[in-house]
Amino acid sequence: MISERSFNVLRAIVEDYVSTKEPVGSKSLLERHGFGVSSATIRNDMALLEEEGLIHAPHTSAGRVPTDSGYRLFVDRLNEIKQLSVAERTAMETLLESSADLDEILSRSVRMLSQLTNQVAMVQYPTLGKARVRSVELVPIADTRLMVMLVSDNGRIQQHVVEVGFMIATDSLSMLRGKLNELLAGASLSEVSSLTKDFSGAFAPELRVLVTAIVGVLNEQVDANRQDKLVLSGTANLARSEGDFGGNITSLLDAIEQQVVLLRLISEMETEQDSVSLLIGSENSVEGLSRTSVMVSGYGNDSETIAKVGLLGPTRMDYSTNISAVRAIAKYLSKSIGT
Amino acid sequence: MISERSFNVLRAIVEDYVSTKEPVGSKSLLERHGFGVSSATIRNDMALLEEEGLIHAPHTSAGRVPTDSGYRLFVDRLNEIKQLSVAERTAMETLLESSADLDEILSRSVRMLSQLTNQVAMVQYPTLGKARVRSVELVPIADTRLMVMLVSDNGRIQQHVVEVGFMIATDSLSMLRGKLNELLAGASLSEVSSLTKDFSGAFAPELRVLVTAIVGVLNEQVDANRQDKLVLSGTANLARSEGDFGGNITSLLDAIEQQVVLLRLISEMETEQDSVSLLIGSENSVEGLSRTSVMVSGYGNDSETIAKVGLLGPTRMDYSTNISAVRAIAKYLSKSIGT
DNA sequence: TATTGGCACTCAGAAGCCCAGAGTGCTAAC
DNA sequence: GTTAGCACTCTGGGCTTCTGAGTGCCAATA
Repeated sequence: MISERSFNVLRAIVEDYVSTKEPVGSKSLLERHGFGVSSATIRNDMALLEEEGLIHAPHTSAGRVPTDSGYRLFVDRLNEIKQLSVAERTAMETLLESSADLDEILSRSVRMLSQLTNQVAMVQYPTLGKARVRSVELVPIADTRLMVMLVSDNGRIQQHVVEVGFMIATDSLSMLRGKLNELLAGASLSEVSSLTKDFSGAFAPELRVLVTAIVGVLNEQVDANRQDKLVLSGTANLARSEGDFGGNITSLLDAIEQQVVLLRLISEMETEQDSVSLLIGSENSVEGLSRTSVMVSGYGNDSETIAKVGLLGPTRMDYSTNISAVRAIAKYLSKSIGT
Repeated sequence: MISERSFNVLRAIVEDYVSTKEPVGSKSLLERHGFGVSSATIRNDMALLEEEGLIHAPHTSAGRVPTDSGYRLFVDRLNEIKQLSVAERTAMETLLESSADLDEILSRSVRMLSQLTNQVAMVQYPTLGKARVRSVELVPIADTRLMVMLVSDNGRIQQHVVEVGFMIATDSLSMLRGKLNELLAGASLSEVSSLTKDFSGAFAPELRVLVTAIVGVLNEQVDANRQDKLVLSGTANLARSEGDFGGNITSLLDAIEQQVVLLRLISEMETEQDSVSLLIGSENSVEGLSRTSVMVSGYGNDSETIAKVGLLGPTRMDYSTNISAVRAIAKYLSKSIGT
C-alpha cells in the first residue's frame, strides 16, 4: 500500500525514536538520513503514515512517534537482523563450551540474554512431555535425610530432599533403589503415578513409611513438571527504562511477579524454533503490559519444541538487536539441551 | 548528650520522612505526634539536632530530613523491633514446614525476604568451611553423561554433569563409586585435592580418562565453594524506589550486577547470629551505594555462622520492619540448615 | 502526478514573574 | 527551659509570555 520511501521514513522514525527517545520531526529526519527529497515531501509521507495509523503525533506541532502498528510493520519488514558483535559471539561460545547440567545452562543463558539486551529475559523450563524415566536415585544426605532424584531420558534431573525422621539403613536403601528402577525405568512420566500406586504394599511394615515418602516425592516431581517454571533475569533493567512505561510501573511489576500471567502469555504465543514471535504493546491483552513488548522463541531438539525463551521490555526497544539475541540464545539452548 | 525529647523528635522525623517522603517541619510533626510542648520548643530541639549533624534541611524554610548519622542514631536506639504480622508469620511457617534441599530453601527465603520488605534481598550460599565429605555419587544421566555429586556433611549438595564422550559401563561405575567413597568419605574438603592427586593411576588405562574427568569435577566443586555465591531477589523493587537514589541509579545497578562488590561488602560486615548489622548510606564506601543502606545477619548452626543473609535499599527505608524481617529469615535459615 | 518552496498556524516547554504558605531563627517574656 | 510572637526566607505552584520546532496546506514547478 504505502510506497517504498514512505516505509523508509517509517523505519527512520523508529530508529531515531528508539535511540533518542524524542518524537522525531521531518527536519531532523532529513539531517540524519539523507533522503534525496525535501522536507515537505517527507511531511507528506508522514501524513500518509499517520493516516495509516503507523505513527502518531503526541500533539500538534510535535514530531512523530511510532504506534504499535508502526513497530509491527517495521519489524515485519525487518530483513537484515543485526548480527551479534564479535565480543558477544565469543561470550556465547565460552558459555556454550562448558558443559553443565540443565539448571546451570538455563540460568546462564537467561542471564546472558538479559545482559545482551538490557531487558528482562526469561526462560521456561522444559516440560518433560513424552519424556521417560531413565532412573531413580536415592542418595543419603544425612542420617535421616534422603535425596530422591528422578532422571529422565531428555537429561532433565529433578531432585528433592526428604526428611525421613528415622535412621535409614543403607542396604534397604539400595534394595529399594533397585526395585524402584526395575519398576519405573523406561516408563513414561505419566505412568509413574499409577505404577507406584500399590508399590509400598510389598514392603515390610517398618519400611512402608519410607517408601510412601519416596513415592510421594516422585509423584510430586512428575506433577511439578506439569506446571512449568519460569526463570527471570535482569528485572533490575526495568529501573533503567522506567520512563518508557509511563509511570504505572507497579502494575507491570505485579504482572512480572505473578509469573502465572507471563507463563500463560508466552504459552499462548506460537513459536517455532529458529523464529521469534513477538507481541508489541497492546497486541497482548495483559493488563499492565500495554506498553510492553514480549518476544519469545522456542527451543528443543530436532523433532519438537520443548520450551520457550524470550524477553520483555518497553515497546520502545531495539527490536533488531533483541530479536537476534533471542534467536541466538534459543539456538544455543537447542544445541545444549536437545540431546 | 541530646535529651530524651530531642531524641523522640528525631525518631518522629525519621518515621514521618520514611512514610511521607517529604521533609518534615515542626508543625506537622506536632500534629501527628502529640508532644506536650509547643512548636517553638520542637524547633529548638531541631536546631540542636541539626547542630549535631543528625538532620539536615534541604534549604532554608524547608522541613528536615534525617542524615545518615540521624538514621544511625535512630536505629541504634531502636529498642522495640516491629513484630511480623500474623499473615507474615504464617507465611514463614508454611515456608518452614516444607523440608527441602538447600537450593530451594535459599531461593524461597530470599524471595520471601524481598516480598516482606519490598527491597532487594540477598542470601549468600554457605561456604563449606570445615565441612567434610559425606559421600560421592555417580549417577548416569545419559549414555555418555554422568552426574557427579559431592555431598557434604552439612547437607550441601553440589552436582555437575560431565560429558564423558564414550559409553559408561555401569559396573565399572559402581566400582569407581565405591573406591571414591572409600577414599574421600570423612575427609575434609581441603584434603580432597591432595587425596585425589594420584587416584587415577590405580586404574586400568581405558578407565583413566573417565576417572580424571570425575576427579576434575570434584576438585572444581571444592574450589567453586571457596568463591561464594550470592542469590538476589526483588531487584525489580529498585524501579519502585527509584526516586530515592537521586537519578544515578545506573551505578547502583552496576554494583549489584557486579556481585563481587556486594560479596566483599557483606563479608566485611561483622555479623553474629540473631543480630543484624547495618551500614547506612555513606557508611559503606562502595561507589554507587552512597544512598543505599545494606543490612545483613548471619545464619548457621549453633557453633558457627556459615553465611549471611540480608537486604539493601534506599537509606529512606523502614528500618524497624526490615531488621525484624532479616532477623526472622536468618533465624529460619539457621533452623533449616544448621543441622 | 509527484515534488517543492513558501507561509500561516499551533502549541509544548522554557523562562520569567509573583505570591502564598510552610517553615525557620531569634528575642523577649514567662 | 519553654513559649508566644514576629520578621524573614525560600520553594513550589500558578500564571503569563514567547520562542522555535514542527505542522498542514497551497500554488508553482518539473
